[in-house]
Amino acid sequence: MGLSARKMEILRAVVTDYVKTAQPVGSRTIARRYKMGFSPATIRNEMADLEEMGYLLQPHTSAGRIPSQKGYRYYVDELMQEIQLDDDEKKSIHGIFSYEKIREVEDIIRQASKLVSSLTNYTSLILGPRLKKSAFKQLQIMPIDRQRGLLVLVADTGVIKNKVINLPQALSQGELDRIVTYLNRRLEGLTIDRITARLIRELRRDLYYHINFLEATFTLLEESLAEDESRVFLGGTTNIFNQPEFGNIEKVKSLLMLFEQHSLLANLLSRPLTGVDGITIKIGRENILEEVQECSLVMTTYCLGKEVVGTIGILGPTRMEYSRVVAVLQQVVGQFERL
Amino acid sequence: MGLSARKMEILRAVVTDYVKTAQPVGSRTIARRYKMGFSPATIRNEMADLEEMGYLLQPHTSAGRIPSQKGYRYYVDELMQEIQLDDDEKKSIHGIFSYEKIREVEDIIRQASKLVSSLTNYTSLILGPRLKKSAFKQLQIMPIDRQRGLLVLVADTGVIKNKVINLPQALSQGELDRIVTYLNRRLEGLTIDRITARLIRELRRDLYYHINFLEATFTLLEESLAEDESRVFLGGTTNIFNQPEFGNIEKVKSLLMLFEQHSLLANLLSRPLTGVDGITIKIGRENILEEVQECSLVMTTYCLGKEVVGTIGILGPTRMEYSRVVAVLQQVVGQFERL
DNA sequence: GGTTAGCACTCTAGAGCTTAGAGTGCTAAT
DNA sequence: ATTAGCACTCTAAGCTCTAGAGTGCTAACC
Repeated sequence: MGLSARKMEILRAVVTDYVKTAQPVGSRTIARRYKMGFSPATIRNEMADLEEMGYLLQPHTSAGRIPSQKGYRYYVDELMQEIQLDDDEKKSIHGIFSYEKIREVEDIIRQASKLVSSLTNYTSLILGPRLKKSAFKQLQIMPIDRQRGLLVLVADTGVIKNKVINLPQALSQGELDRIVTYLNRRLEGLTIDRITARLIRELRRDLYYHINFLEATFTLLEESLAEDESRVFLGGTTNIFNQPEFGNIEKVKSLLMLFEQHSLLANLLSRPLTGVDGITIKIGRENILEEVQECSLVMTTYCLGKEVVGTIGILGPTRMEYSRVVAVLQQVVGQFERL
Repeated sequence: MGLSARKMEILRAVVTDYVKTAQPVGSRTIARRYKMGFSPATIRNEMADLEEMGYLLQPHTSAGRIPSQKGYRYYVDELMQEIQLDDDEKKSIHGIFSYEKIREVEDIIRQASKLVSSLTNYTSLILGPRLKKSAFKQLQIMPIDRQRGLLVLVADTGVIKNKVINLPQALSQGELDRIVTYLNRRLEGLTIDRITARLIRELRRDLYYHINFLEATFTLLEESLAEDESRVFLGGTTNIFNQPEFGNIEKVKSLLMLFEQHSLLANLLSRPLTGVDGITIKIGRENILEEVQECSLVMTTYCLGKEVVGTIGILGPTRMEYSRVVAVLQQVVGQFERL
């Protein structure tokens, strides 16, 4: 779309100013504040053109302009300038990945979601880390008391998952050990999402004596994997309150209620991702969920080892500081890769 | 406080009606809706008395009356009638305690918090289950890989807590086993909050060779116990949106932000409890936290085994269905006791 | 003496009106 | 092509007005 250089500059100015002030931007403001060497009248003409082309909107006749969804899209694709985070911000991100503190991947993610939301003032959504995508490393069952054991699953990505399961009364420690050894041998190196079908088949053949116990265990494992799929970490859910466009209580309500439906959020985040630098930006109605059609979602995948195990996203109003959000995401994802 | 029977009836009617409608109640409404055999004029006189005595308030001259904090207090202490939950509701509560589903206490609590909030339409806050109050049963360390192990702590109340810890490279499996065995022997039967000081002393003496590793482990344990203290499960946090008194976005905001500060909530719930049937009701400004001074908190402790391990509370507007909330709480706590 | 009908009075919520101010689009001059 | 000037438009905010709900008081009633 061949926008003239001047139109591009004006569009950029409108977006920049509107993002900052949340007020419709008038020709006067642009002329004064962005010193582009033209009179307001000239800018008015250009803005009228931009409106006709669909990049700008006028809330009402005598108001200034605001970017349309198409306008934001153009801005994000063509006009946005890369920005650098300042050193403190970078440091705070690096801090949560520092070696001494690392125990569990989940802890990092929990912290990352907090940090990202506080750095951006939007809401962070992190999906994963998903076991399914990683390879099986080992499985252990630790007896807790007569009826229960703790099933621990370790993936090669370092993700650890554990769950209490019921053990059959009759099972001796020796038998348990044999089963565990057997399972470990059989499952080694498989990606977790392959295990389901395969395990059951093999179990039937080789371990039919303990089959009830194992199937129960397995059902549990499946459940816990399914849960795993929609595991979403949220940060800064109350940040929307700071956005003037969410002064309306109904809007806030619908968003906050959405935040409780993790399966919907997981779905939102698990859409296939394609985009420059691996970053996907969904603006307004580009999102399918009605609740976020006045929002934008900036997201990207993150890796543990070489495997993509999840998505990290930032949700804010369409009037969002896209460049800053992108910078934060890149910084965080970069750190994940270094793990 | 000698309120005449008639005044009591009228006060009860005002509370009942106001709880239902959220509108100030007029003399006319009471006469008509609660058929008490007096004319509005009589009721007006009584209401004027009740206002003077501090049980009722008038938002403005030509409005009806609403209960004052003192009015609610009197209602709760003297006028409230016990109600029965219907069978479906009882069943749904019993359901989450049914034997087959039980794996971990935490799961039950998570479910309970959801259920309680959906049954009452208020927000549920559950503190615990706290390890500290229960006795140590066993401890195990399961190696995960060369550097890490999973520390599992089991309490006699059935609460299980686990955490990934770093293991020193030099530690052999045999040594680890010996240490674990030793620890188990020494700690058996102690309540968990006694372990801290004692363990360190004894370790110093007997295990000085591995002391670094153990102290690290122990620090971790302490951290995780501290965390444990302010472990709060929330349910139905968006239910406030349904309350007309929270139409104001600022109020909603401050409450929701409070909900993110678990240590404050823990503090709110861990106040000493005394009250009829073990149920404590804090009305409006009886709560210390400013954010909940337009709210009431109904709470009670729950037990696992014989030990009190936590608190379960329901937070709603002062204009709350107290009798229903009390009934739900009693039902839930009763089930905990049966565990 | 307690109860009640009647009535003047009070107060709020909401509707309708008015106006200042911001910003536009058009025209004509540069 | 750009710009100054100006009439025009529209909103947000303040204002007034009014209907309606509910009161408190007085005087009559049982």
